[in-house]
Amino acid sequence: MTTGETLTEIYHLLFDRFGPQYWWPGQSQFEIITGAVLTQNTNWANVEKAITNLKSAGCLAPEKLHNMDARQLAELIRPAGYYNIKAKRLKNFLKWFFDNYDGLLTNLEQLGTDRLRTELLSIKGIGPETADSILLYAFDRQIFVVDAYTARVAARHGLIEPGTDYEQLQELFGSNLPADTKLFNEYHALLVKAGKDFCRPKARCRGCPLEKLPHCLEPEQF
DNA sequence: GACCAGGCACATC
DNA sequence: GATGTGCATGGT
Repeated sequence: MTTGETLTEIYHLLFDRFGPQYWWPGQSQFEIITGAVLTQNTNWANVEKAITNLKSAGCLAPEKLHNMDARQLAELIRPAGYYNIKAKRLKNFLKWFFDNYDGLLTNLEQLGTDRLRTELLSIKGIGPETADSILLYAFDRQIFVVDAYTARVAARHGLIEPGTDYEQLQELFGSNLPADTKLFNEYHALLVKAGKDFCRPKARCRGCPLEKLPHCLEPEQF
């Protein structure tokens, strides 16, 4: 089996079990961007509470957050955890957004994917996963999003060595799968779902749809 | 009460 | 260049 065939097999096993995940769970581009920062190392349920707070306060809009006091923003996003640092990170994004692009998403849409990615990564608080989530889910760009679950699943199935870095992992999926934004969208969401339900740290994978695949290694190694 | 969650920047060796 | 640490709430 080629790597591409294995990755495709994994996708189908996950999709057949879990079905479409309908990501990103946000109603607007800006909500997706905000959620991408808030969900850093954080359970999505907590992020939803923070987003609900922002909506209730009528603040889930670029100009509102840009003009808001950082302390006040921190208070609203408190349920998402790391609220001081995340308030700062959102402010960093907004400063870049307004200084360079007038706070208009249509201006970001004009940028090429590589350029947009590079610029997002230059913002303090936006790392590879956050940038790529924004690119794929807010801007519909053909970028495979890698996260801790992706690494864990890939490692347990012998697709990578433990310690493989973000770029290599992204290359693995990005260059061995059909170039299809919709597939990338669903695949990442399915990996998160499988990770949450089965492929947990120090846990066995009993009942996992990938259980029958070869090379499913002992979880304590990862 | 321990462990985990859809990371990232920064310090230190 | 690798490894360790702070950031913090809320569910299991």
